[in-house]
This record gives sequence, C-alpha cells and structure tokens, in this order.
Amino acid sequence: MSENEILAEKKKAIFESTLELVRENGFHGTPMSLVAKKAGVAAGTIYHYFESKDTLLIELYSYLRGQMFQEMLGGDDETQDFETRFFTFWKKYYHFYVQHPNVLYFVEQFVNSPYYDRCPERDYDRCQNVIANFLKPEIESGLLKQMNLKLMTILVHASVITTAKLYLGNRTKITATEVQQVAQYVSDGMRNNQRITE
Amino acid sequence: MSENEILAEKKKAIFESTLELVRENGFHGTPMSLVAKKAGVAAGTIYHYFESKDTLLIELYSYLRGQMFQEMLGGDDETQDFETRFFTFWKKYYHFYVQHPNVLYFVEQFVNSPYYDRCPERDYDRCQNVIANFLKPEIESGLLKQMNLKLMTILVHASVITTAKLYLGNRTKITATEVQQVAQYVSDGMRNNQRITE
Amino acid sequence: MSENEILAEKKKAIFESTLELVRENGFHGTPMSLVAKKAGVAAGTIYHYFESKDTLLIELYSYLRGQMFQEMLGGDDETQDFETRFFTFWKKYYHFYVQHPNVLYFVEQFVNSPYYDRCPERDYDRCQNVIANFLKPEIESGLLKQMNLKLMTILVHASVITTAKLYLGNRTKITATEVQQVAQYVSDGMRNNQRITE
Amino acid sequence: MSENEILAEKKKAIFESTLELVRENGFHGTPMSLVAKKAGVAAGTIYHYFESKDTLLIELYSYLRGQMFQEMLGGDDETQDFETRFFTFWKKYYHFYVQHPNVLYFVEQFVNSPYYDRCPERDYDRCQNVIANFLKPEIESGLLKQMNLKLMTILVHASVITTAKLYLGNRTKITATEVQQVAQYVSDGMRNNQRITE
DNA sequence: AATGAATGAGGGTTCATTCAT
DNA sequence: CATGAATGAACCCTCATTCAT
Repeated sequence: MSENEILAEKKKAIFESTLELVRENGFHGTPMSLVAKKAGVAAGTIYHYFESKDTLLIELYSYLRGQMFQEMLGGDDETQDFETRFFTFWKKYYHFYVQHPNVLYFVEQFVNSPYYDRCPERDYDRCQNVIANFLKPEIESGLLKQMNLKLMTILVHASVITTAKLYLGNRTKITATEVQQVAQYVSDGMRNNQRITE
Repeated sequence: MSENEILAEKKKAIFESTLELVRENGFHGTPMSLVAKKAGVAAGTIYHYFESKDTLLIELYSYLRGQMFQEMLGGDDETQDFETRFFTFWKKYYHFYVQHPNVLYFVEQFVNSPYYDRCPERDYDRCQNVIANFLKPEIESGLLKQMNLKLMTILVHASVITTAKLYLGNRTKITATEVQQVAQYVSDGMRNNQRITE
Repeated sequence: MSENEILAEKKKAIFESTLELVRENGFHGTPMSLVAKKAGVAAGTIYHYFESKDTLLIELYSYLRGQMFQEMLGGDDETQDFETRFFTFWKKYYHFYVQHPNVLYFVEQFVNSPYYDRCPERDYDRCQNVIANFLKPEIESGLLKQMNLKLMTILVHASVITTAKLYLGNRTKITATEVQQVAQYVSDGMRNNQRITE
Repeated sequence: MSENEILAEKKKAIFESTLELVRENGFHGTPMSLVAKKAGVAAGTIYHYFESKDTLLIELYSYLRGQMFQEMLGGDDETQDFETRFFTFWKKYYHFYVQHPNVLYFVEQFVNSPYYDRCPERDYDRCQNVIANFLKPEIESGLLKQMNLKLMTILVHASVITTAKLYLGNRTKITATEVQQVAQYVSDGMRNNQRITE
C-alpha cells in the first residue's frame, strides 16, 4: 500500500466520521474530539488534513458532491424516449440518496447553513450541470417547457430530495409505485403541454 | 398596557432577535448573549421565558409555523376553476416566504437539523394540512393524480421553498413569469393526465 | 462596599495573580487557568474584564506604569541643590523597584517582548516624563550635559533598573553605599564637566 | 565537505532561524515547526541537535554569548589613555549590537525570562569579564571610582544595551554625536572625581 | 542522519446557564 | 420580574515531541 493510500485512508476516515456524526448530532453536536475518536486518529491529526473545523465541513461537502457526480454519470440509453430516460435518471438520483442517507442529511444541513455561503459554488453546480445537460436539449427541442434551465434543474433536484427525505423519515410509506408517481409528476410538469394541445 | 402585553413584547423581541441572528449566523453562531443584547433584555431574562436555548429555538419554530398558518388561510375563491385557485394559493405561499426571508432560512435550517427530531410535528402539519385540504378534493374528484396526499402536499411545499430560495439567493433572476411557470409546472405535474388521454 | 469596589477588587486580584505568575514562570508559563485559580475566580470571569490574555498583559503593564507614576511624584525639595535632589529622586525610584520586584520583573519581561510593540506608548512615557521633567531644567541651565533629553532619561532609568536587578538577583551584595555610588555615577556622568574645567 | 561541517551548518541554520523568529515573535510565538521550516530541516531533525526547545534556546543564548565574546576581544591599544581606549571599547560593543539587532533582542528577551535562571552563568560572565578586566586596573589605580567591579561592569553593559535599543527602536534619532555623548557620560560617571577635587 | 506524519496534553476562549441582588 | 456578573464545562486548536520509515 503506497503512502498516498494510507493518507487517503486517514482522510477518508475523518470524512466518514464527520459525515455520520453530523448527520446524527448536527454541526454543533459534533466536536472535533469525537470525530477524531470515531476516525481512530488523534485530535491534532485532523489538523494535518484540514485547516479548521469549517474547512473540514466545507471539504467534506465538496468531497460528497464529487462522489455524487461520479454516481450520476452513465446509465443513459439515448435510443429510448425522453420520458423513459428521465425516469431512469430520476430514480438513479433518488436511489443514491436513499442508499446514502448520511450524505443526504449532511448535504441538506450544509446547504441550509451559513457554511454554504463560504463554499465555492462549483461543487454543487457540477451535479446540477448533470441534470441541466440532461434537460437542456429537450427544452430546446420544445418537448419541455421554455423554462429557465437553472430553475427547472433545481426543481428536479428538489423533487428527488423531498421524496428521499420522506422515504427515509419512516413516517410515510413510500413504495416503488409512489416513487414512479413522483417521477411522473415531475416529467408531466416539465413537459410543454402547449404542444400537446396544438 | 397590561403586564401580559409587556411579557409578550419581550418574548417577541427575543423571537425576532433569534430569528435574525440564526438566519445570519446559524444556530452555532447565535449565542444567547447576543440574542439578549439584540432583544434589549438581560441574558437571564430569556430564561424566564424559555427553559433553554433548545426550547427557545423549538418554540420559535412553532411560533413561526403558527404565523405561516395564519397567513395561508383565506383568499380562496371557490367559484373559480382549480388551476386559477391553485395559482393564487401557490403564489400566496411563495410571497410569504419571499417577504419573510428570515423565516424561510430559519425554518429550513431548523427542519434540516437535529432540533427538528425533538419537535412535535403538529406545527408543521398544520401548514401542511392547509395544502392537503386544498388538494384532497381534487384528488378524489380525479382531477389530480391518485397520489399519496402527503407526498403531493410536500412536493407542492418543496416547489415553493425551492423557488423562493432561488429568488432570495440573488444569483438567478426569478421574474413573475418564472414564478408563474413554476406554479404551472406543479399544476401540470399534479394533474391526472390519464383523464385527458381517455 | 459599593459594586464598583467589588469589581475593582476582582480585577485587581486578576492583575496580582498575573503579575506574580508571570514573574515566576514567564508569559508562556502562565496559563489563564492558573491566573484564574490564584485570583480565586473562574476562568471565564477573566474574560469579563479582559478581552484576551494579550489584553490582560497589556492592561496590566499599563496599570503598573500608572502605579509607578503615582509613586514617583512628590518628595522633591526644590530648595536643595540638584545633586541632593537627584539622589533622593533616584533612590525613590530604585526603592520602588526593590520593594516591588514582581513589578520590575514583569515590566522587564514585557518591554523586551513583542507585546510591547502593541502597547500604547503613553504609559511608559508618563514615567519617563517624570524623569525628563526633572532633568530638563538642568540641561537648559547648563548644569547637565547638552544631551538628547530622551537619551539621558532612559539612561537614568536603565541605571535604576540595572541596580535593582542586581540587588534582587541575590548574587551580588548591594549595600546602601553601593546604591549611593550608582546614583553618584549617574549624577557625575550627566554633569556638564566642561563648565567645571572652564 | 565533511559530515561534521554539514552538521554544523544545520545547527547553525537552526540557530539563525530561532534567533530571527524569537526576535520577531517572542518565545511563545516561535513554534519548533516554524524554526524547522525556516531552517530548511524537518521538525524531528532539530531533536538530533537539541534535546528540547528549552535546550535549543539556552544553547542559542550560550552560542551568542560566545560570538559576542569573540567580537569583543582585540582592538585595544594600551598605549593610549584610558578614556580614548574606553571610547573605542564602548563603541565596539555598541556597534556589535547595532549590527546584530536580532542578537540584542533575543538576548534581552532571554535574560529577562525564566529561561535565564536555568542557564549556566559562565557565558554571560565571559563577556562581563571582558569589561571587568578592562575596568579593573583603573579602579585599582584610582582613576575610576572604588566601586563594586561587578556593579560597574553591569552599568557599562546597560548603557550600551540601552543606547543600542534606543537606536534600533527608530523612534529617537541617535547620531554619532549622541553615541559619543553616552560613552562620555559613562566615562565621566566612572571616573573618580575626588582625585580631581583633591 | 533525516524525515514529517502522528500524537495528545494542554492552551486560550466561548457560552449556556445560574443566582445574588 | 429583571439583571448581568459569575461560572466552569467543553470547545477548537496548537505545538513540543516521538518514532516508523
């Protein structure tokens, strides 16, 4: 195992401890001492990898966005019709969050906190761009509404997040049928109905 | 002025200070001493009205939900068609958040934090029920999709929040036209299209 | 006892603990926790009176200069000849340091540390001015050398400090005779000998 | 280049880094990591040469005293009269400090800190002895006051330090004339005036 | 000999909370 | 009721030192 990989492992351990602890206890309820303990490193070690707690959180966010970006690529069969492709796309996104609840909760806390303001926008945008690039041709083709692309993108994203949170909340039962319904709802909403009525 | 009203005023001052400070600095960046200072009371005084900081935040959340609930009532003209009524409804909700950004940011921080878990759900539900009650008859009538009511409700809510945040973020220009488009998107998405194709 | 006096007492206790600890252990060897303990207050209490450790040290320095200033005033009998007056003056200064070794060692550490750079000059100057005002007329009268006043002032000061440190060091015996000799050395050194030889 | 010379170079680099950093930031503001970085060595390397930070500082002090000792030797023309020789001597000492301000500030911090207590006195004494040896015959001859030799020595030393600090402080202009005046002041002060009046 | 990642005790400081006034 | 000085546990972070490489 190379030195780099050992380093990467330690940094990853810190990331994962932070992720889990913040999910459970929030930013305020996650002292560095606990992160260190859970990661199996000394408190001071964290500061070899991250300048400060803020930096750790911001870099973790960025790291998670990178992971999401990787997950979101691929799996698109362009020979199929848009709705089918969109369903596949939406569900892939949805399942990522459902399978990574810590990521979902961390990211949601993060983007709604003042930390987000101090964060380079790129990382979120990278994921948004995947959605935007998926939608853009169909806005231009007239299949989808002539809507501000950023707005449409963020609405799609919100629908995924919202549904995943509802599912993970364990209070409302979300079945595959309901997941399908949401994707349908978004798809129908984006569609340019003027064309249909013509 | 009665004693009760003086109390109410002080409590309100504490609420408003907290609201503003949390919006700007987050929970962690909002010490009680600052809340006290901004509210024009002594630090100890806060503890006459609230058991602890957690209690203050939870009660503030509850208070804000109550305010929102009040704002959301009325303004519905049942003689009009559903889509018109929905647009009115959606925009009223949207404008509330746009006009009360502190409320929006506080609530979003709150519901994504561990505080929310320790919070009786009733308050949120009260607002959700306004939406749910609005939608329910139309699901039953078949105008809207036969979707889980809670799910549909929360998606409507998410669309409002998402658009308001985008508007308030000042990075993407959101015009009246775009607001209209989002309401249309939600409306179209909820609509039971099978009826049309029948 | 008024509230102000109670406050003053606590601040004074912090000052005196700091003074003693810094003398014994230096700045680095004087943790705030120890200052608090010795002063009989909680660690946090110090921060009601002082912004930071640096501030505490700087304010203590200023406070000590103020004390010294008070001590240095008076006791001058202008009817006597300059040399007699100077001896009285010099010895008063000397005895202050000898009787307040903590002050001497603290001040010497302070003025030789980077703290001193961040310190308003006034406080040192106040004491220096006492010396300067004492010497100035005699420079002008020609009794003393036509030397840069600041330079002469600081040399007088240095002679006092040096002798006091030697005395307090307990390695070299400094008797009253020797104290007298130093005062004589300074007096003779300052004197304008050209006049004598004329 | 021999291994010993490489070692010596590294040790010297560590000394110089420490000297400069302590001058600028004080003992407390000079972490070993920074010393290492500035010296171009690894943190651990310092511990091959020095047992601890305290040891490093104490040895640096000793090293500097050694340097000073070397500089102070020579240059004395015994055929000249004492005053002329003393001026030469005093100015040589003065110029050493002026040309090595880092040394001056380090040494002054050091001797006024608790480190000095844990330091073998020999090194300081070596330099003091140079002065003492210079003065001693003239005390015995009666040219200078019958003063405690150590006391007179330290007063000479203090006059040099004081003037050099004033010069380096850049707040008071110290010209060659003023330097001459100080040397004259010291010389006059040491001189046994009883002889003159006899 | 040299490295520098890792350590973890200990530092300065904050802040929710209390309580005498 | 209201105050705000006082508390002290707990926080984030530093840094002298070690040790496997």
